Amino acid sequence: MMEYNFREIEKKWIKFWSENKSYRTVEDSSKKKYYVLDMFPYPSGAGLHVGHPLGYIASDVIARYKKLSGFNVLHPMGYDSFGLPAEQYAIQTGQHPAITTNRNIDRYREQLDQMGFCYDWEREVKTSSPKYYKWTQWIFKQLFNAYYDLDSNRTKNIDQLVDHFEKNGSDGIKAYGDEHDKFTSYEWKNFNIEEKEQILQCYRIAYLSESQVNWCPKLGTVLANDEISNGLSIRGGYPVEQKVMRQWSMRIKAYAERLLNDLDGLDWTDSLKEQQKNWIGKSVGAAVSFEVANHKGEYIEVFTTRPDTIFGVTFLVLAPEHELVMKIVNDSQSEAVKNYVKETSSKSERDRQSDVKNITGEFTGAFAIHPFTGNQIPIWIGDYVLSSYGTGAVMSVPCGDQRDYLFAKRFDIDIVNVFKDVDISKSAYEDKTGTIACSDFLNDLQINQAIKAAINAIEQKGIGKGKTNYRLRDAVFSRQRYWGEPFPVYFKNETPYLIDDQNLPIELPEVDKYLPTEDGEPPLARADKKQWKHMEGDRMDFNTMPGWAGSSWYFLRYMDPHNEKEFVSKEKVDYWQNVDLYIGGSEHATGHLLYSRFWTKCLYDLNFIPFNEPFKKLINQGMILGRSNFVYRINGTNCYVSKTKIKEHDTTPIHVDISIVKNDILDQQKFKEWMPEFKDATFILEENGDYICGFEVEKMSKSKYNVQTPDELVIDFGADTLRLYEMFLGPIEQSKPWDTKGISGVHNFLRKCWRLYCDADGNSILIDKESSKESMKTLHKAIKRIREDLDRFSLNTCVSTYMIAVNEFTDQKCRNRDVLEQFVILLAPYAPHFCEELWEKIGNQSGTLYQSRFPVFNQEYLIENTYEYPVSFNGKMRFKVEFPLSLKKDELQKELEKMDQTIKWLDGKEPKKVIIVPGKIVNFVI
RNA sequence: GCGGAUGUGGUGAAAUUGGUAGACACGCUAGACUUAGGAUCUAGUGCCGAGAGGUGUGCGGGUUCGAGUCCCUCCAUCCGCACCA
Repeated sequence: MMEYNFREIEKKWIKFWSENKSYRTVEDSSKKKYYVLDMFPYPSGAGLHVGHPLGYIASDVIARYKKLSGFNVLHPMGYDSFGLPAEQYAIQTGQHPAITTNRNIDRYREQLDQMGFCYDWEREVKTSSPKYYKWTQWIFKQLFNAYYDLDSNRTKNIDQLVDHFEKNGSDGIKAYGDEHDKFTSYEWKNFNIEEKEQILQCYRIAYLSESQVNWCPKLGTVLANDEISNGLSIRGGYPVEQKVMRQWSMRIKAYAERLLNDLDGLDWTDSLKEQQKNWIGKSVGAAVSFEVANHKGEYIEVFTTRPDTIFGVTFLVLAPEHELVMKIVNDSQSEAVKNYVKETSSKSERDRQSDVKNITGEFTGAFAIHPFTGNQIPIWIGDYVLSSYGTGAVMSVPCGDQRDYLFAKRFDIDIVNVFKDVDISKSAYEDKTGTIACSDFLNDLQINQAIKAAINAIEQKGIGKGKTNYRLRDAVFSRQRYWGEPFPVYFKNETPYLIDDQNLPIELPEVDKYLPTEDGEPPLARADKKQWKHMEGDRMDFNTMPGWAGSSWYFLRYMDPHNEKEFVSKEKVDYWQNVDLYIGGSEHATGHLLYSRFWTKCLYDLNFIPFNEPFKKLINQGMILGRSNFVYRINGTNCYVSKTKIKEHDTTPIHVDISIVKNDILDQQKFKEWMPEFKDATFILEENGDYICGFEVEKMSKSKYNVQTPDELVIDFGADTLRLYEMFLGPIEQSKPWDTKGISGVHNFLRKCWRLYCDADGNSILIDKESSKESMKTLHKAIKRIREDLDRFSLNTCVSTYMIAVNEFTDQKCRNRDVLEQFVILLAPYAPHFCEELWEKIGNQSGTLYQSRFPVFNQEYLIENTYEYPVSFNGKMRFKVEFPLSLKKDELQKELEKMDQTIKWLDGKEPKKVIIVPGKIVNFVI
């Protein structure tokens, strides 16, 4: 019997597509473009699991739908191939990370190929390839050579700033940057090159700065927050401390306002925009300086969003790292303060923010002078104040801020209430409505007026000014690692210089080990003159770029991946423009998505690209969770109890590999062979001899033996089934557990669909005869729903629609070519191999399916004359009755009131009201 | 802690603007068929109840003729938090 033979069919079409270069994309100005992009993967050693393709299938369905709708579709794929795991593996084995990376990429490619994606593989990019990172380095150079002009609010070439310095010195500078001493034009001209560079570093978009890192002396490396747990490195368990290091940074803060405002024009989910807004963290308030008593000329600057509560300030708190701490501490407190600072340095920022129950702090012994009352107020340090946010110091208003309130209570500091008729005996009053009291000139003002009045007074007194603050920090842009892009930079007298374009790319040098040097320099410091293909100055830059460097602009390279003269040609970027649909995980909400927006704005300002936002529409696909299986071992034995009987025993659940479990029933023989310790296992079984396993939904991971790879499913059911099934699981943006149980349902659907077209010998059974009304209705109902659902990316409901249509066609015994041929095109985005095969079988030329057009919906086939009204009493549906749709409201009511059913439910009462929505519902209110 | 998301049958879910809750599948129960299959077909399947009927979208309130959908309160789970990518 010739059933639906997916193995042969899929093999045949994958070969056909590859031989005919079916998915090659060329620029074609006669067609409208559509750019669908997946977030490219990091090729890990474990290969793809079933969670990865979820987004890829979704984007592939949309790409194919858009092709069939007449668009010229750009749908590329590549690899974000720099990363820590490959480096870690290299450290352990001594093998070059490029080797493992390429091996992993090959594996990914094999897995991707079997899924039937329509990627144009000629456009593949790999961030770790020198041909690619040459241009990452080139972009870095543009950012090094750029500054942010506050007059025009855009990125400009640094030469324009240099021009200004030559003409006017530092006078009248309108550029975003760090503070530096004033200088005249004459002085500028006499600065030597290093002095000039020091000034320019205050303005460059890519600049060197001192920033704090998690330093692990024992490992000799900097660690990411997630490599640390409780102040110890996860690898090895060594202590980690905070250390200041000279690092490359990106002046993303200059773009904060634009990054915030431009969110409005993007078709992203509100939650994603909300996350970015939060990350940017705009707050409006004032900067105020407090003089330190008995330390002439020392001021503590704080930022506050509530200047209206300035009379409620009863103490100041500095971050323990604040530069003034050791200057102002008095002798008797010195020891305690030093200890506290040391204690803090072992805590991560997250720990400091999370731990609100443990209020800690230390008095410095110093006092500040309140600028309005002249009172002396104590200066404390506390780890809830972070040096990286604002000025690293806060004015504490215990009556108006809960953290300050708790701090004051804990250390017995005065609390002054500045709110009229508000009780603060239990907690602070954080509302922004109310009236101010006990505050001299602010008395009786509403809070929002008081904020303005306070800022006014602060400015008049010359102790501060109104200010907008952003939580967003400049982004650290270097890593003390090996497996990343080298900087196109060399140093002379520790001053950075760019390397000429003609010498790019600066390739990663060979090193003997992928570890830091003995004196704590990054791995690249191990390379000598011979190992660097190009070397200048005293030394090359030993840092490498972070993971987000390559991923911040890769969507541009796909447009012109082989261009050796430019990162992308003007012509191509003008045609493809920005990404129309971007699909990827929500974990990138604030990292990758913010950084690419930032780089896009820079490149736009510098006239390299014609748009200032990279991704017009964005969908976050949810995570697919694993479904783990368990066996239950009776404690102290090697005997395992089936799930329904665990209550009778004292047991421990043990993860068991899901590959030896089918529908929660354990393969007992395979279990015994699985690991030596189970060789002599005994079982307590169900009456029918089955061993039933327990299950739990968890993240997919090797250690839980719950990883499901697409490979085995493709072998068992085929790629088309897997594609349909992953979409069928639920809404794309929701996370959901993986469960193979349901897969036979969609597989059966394809088989059932196949039987509509072919007889047992695999020959077409379609006939050219006018279709029945019912079949046309089924088809057009499906066209309407599929189009609507695809347009709103409701990809799961499409699958149900296909199933309903096939069920109805089967019931109708439909054999008509005109209906079923349309249906093949309708299904093609989801099941490409299957549909190409049927397309050919029913008499079309091989591989021409994608030259046809997506079916068009015709309302005529769906017109109905009658409607089955649900009739409700007090909102509860009681019965249904069919009426012509032409029936007017009052006629309908009259007809209904005559009916026995109505009389029964009215129960002799007169309805108070009858609601009739024609074509929808009837409701009697009794 | 801050921020975001999600809670509907035994399971995955559907219900696009407030209008028949549970479409479509999985699983399960019973039956038919027989080249004994991961096949196909038929009927049933939210819960309680023999039935009439009652009840039901995480909990508790509210708005409405009518709430899974809107508003308020609470609870639970998951994700992110700046060197994982």
